[in-house]
Order: sequence, then C-alpha cells, then structure tokens
Amino acid sequence: MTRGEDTKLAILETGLDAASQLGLESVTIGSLAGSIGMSKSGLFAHFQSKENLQIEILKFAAQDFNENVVIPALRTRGGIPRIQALVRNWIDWSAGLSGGCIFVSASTEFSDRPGKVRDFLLHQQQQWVDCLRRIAASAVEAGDFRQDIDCDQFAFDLYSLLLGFHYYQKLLRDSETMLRQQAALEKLLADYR
Amino acid sequence: MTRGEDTKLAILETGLDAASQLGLESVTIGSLAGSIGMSKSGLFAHFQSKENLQIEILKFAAQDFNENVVIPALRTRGGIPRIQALVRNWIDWSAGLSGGCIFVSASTEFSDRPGKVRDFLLHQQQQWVDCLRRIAASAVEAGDFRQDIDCDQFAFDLYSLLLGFHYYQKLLRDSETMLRQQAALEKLLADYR
DNA sequence: GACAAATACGAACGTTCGTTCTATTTTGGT
DNA sequence: ACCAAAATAGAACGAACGTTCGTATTTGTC
Repeated sequence: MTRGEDTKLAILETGLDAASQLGLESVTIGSLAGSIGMSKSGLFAHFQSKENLQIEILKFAAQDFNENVVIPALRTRGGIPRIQALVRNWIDWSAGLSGGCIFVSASTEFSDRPGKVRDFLLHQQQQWVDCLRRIAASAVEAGDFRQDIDCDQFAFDLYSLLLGFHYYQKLLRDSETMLRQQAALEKLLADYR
Repeated sequence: MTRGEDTKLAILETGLDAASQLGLESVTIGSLAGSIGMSKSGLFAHFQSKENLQIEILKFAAQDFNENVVIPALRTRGGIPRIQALVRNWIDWSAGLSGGCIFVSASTEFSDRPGKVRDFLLHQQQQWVDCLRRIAASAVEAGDFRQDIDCDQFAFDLYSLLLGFHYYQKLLRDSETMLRQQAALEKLLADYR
C-alpha cells in the first residue's frame, strides 16, 4: 500500500467515526485534517470535493459493514442462528462507532437532501432491507419459520427493533437497552416460528 | 395577540417544518427569514441566538405534540383503545411535518452535541418514553394487558415500531409502510394481551 | 394626532466554510 | 544518486454563517 492510500485510509477511518457522532455534514475538512494531523489542502487533494469525501466515507463504511456484519452471518447456518448472528454482528459493528450505525444517522440527515449522497444511502439501505428479507426466507427454507410468513414484514419488524436499539443507546443511553433488545428479538422470533 | 407574537408564531411554524426536513442546524437564520419574507436581523431580534431559536422551535413542537398526540389519547378510555389512539395521533402528527417527527430527527442530530438543545431533547424524550410506559400500565389496570408484563419493555417495543415507521417513511418511502406498522402493532398488542 | 414602545430593516463585522493555486517535500523506480 | 511523480503544505479566495448596531417604520395609547 502506497503512502497515499495509507493516509486516505486513516482519513476515512477517523472521518467515519466522527460522522457517526456529529453527522456527515458537520465533519469539516479543516477539523478532520486537524485531528489527522495534516493540512486542509493536503486532505482535500485526496478527494476533489466534500461530497466525494462524504460518499467515500459511506462506501468505506458499507464495505466494512458487509465484511463484518453481513458476510459472517451468511456463513452461519440458515435460519434462526443466522438471524441471531446478523443481529449480534450489527450491534457489535454499531458499538465500534462512537455515534452508532452511520447509516441510520446519515439516512436521517440526508433523506431530504437530493444528491449523490442520498442516492448511495438509499441504495445501501434498500440492499440491507433486502438482506433482512432474504434472511427471513432462508429461515423458512430451514424450517425455523412458518411457511406463510411475510418476509417483508419480518424485515420491517427486525429493522424497527434495531432502530429502537440505536435510538435508546444513542440518546437515552439506557443501561438496560441490550436486555430490551434481546427480549424483543426472542418475542419476534417466537412470532414467526 | 400582538403583531410580534404573530410573526414569531409564523417563524416557529415554518422553522419547525424546515427543521424536520433538513435538521435544526441546517435551518439558517437567513434562509428562514427569506421564506418568511423578512430580514435576517428582523427575525434574529425575536430570539437572541440561534440556539434560542432551536430551543423555541422544539418547545413549540413539544407543546403541539402534547396537545395533539398525548392529551387526546389520554381522553380515550385506558387500555388498548388508548394505545391505538396514541399511535394514530403520533402518525398523523408526524405526517403533518414534511420531514416526519422532529424529535426523532433532532435527537439523532444532537445526541452527541452537549448543550441546551440536547438537554431539552433528552428531557422531552424521557417524558415520551414515560408516557408510553404509563399507557401500558393503564392497559394492565383496564384488564387489556396481562398483569405480569414489563411496561418498560412495552415502551421499547412500541417506540421501536414508531421509529421503524418513521425511517421507512422518510428514507425508503415504502408505500406499504402503513400496513407494515399496523400489522406489527396488532402483533405487539396480541403479545401483551 | 402626538409620542413612546415595539418591531423590522440594511449594512457591516468577524469567523468559518469549501475550494483553488502555487510551492515544497517526499516517494519509488532506474 | 537522480528524477519524474505523488503527496503535502501554506496562503488566499469568495461565499455564507451568526451576530451587532444604528436607523427607520409600525403599533397601540393618551
């Protein structure tokens, strides 16, 4: 890896964490350069606009998300164990960012701002919901879920639960959030069994 | 009502709707003044800082929320009908804002920014979760829910559902979101019955 | 209708933002 | 060791931000 790629990676890592806390728009090129220890123009040269920086942060996050959340879950046997693995991975991955899952924060921030950032977020989140849908279908195939369930409804139910977890964790900082989520997940799985 | 109070109300109404879409920080004093049809300094004089403007927008929203969501629900008989009224009111109220429920958007934006805005949001959201908890307790009293339920867990479950609705509506703009929410609510109520 | 108070305006301030430009340093291949 | 290329720095820009200030306009009261 060249030196340029090395610094770029450091920028994306630091930028991702900052964006999860304060939002993509609040991650200033100057402040990000400062916390990396380089100049504004030096950082700027790696991207050609702030919009590009935001998109590259999200692409970096999406790749990391797929590698550490989705793919490991798909290696778990289909059915309830895979769902549990996916949820566990999602929570662990979110805990790795100071501000929780970047896609939740960024989507809230950009859903009403037309542009390439929103386009990417929309596409990534549609993929994620589709992932939840397919994971429900695989649970039907595995015999863990009933045959007559609505997989889209399951995706909604499960993502709602994760959003609740994200919200409780981020704003309310409720210490019992993890238990709440576990209890809700077990009820959810029981409903579809 | 004096003329000053009249313009202030118009500012808060317009500002609230804009903030629900773009976030509280992105509602610029200049842009807000422009869409009201007055000068920057004229608008600024009503508040003494941007932080005050943000807080007053949230207080205005909180009052409107209580009047149109919470209080009407409390006038419905305790139990499942009250819960259904609360959910219906919440959705209707959110639909009245271009960007959906301001408290969800603003909380995501400010949960990691210490200051009076976050303090107010935290307090308002704790009250809201408490409202959900008490509404579950009243359902127990009314005999609609089992005696051994965990009211805090119900608050988490129900708010998660609303957050899922908010998210699906805002980013994914899924046309079937309403049906998903209704199905999830019915399952939730059945679980606690 | 006069007059004090409330309300709004316009211009300007200092700061910060993203971005551009030129110069300098550092890197890796020969 | 040399040299083109890659990477970084520093200074500066125009625009937009929140905020201040002095002035003009509008309001309600006597």
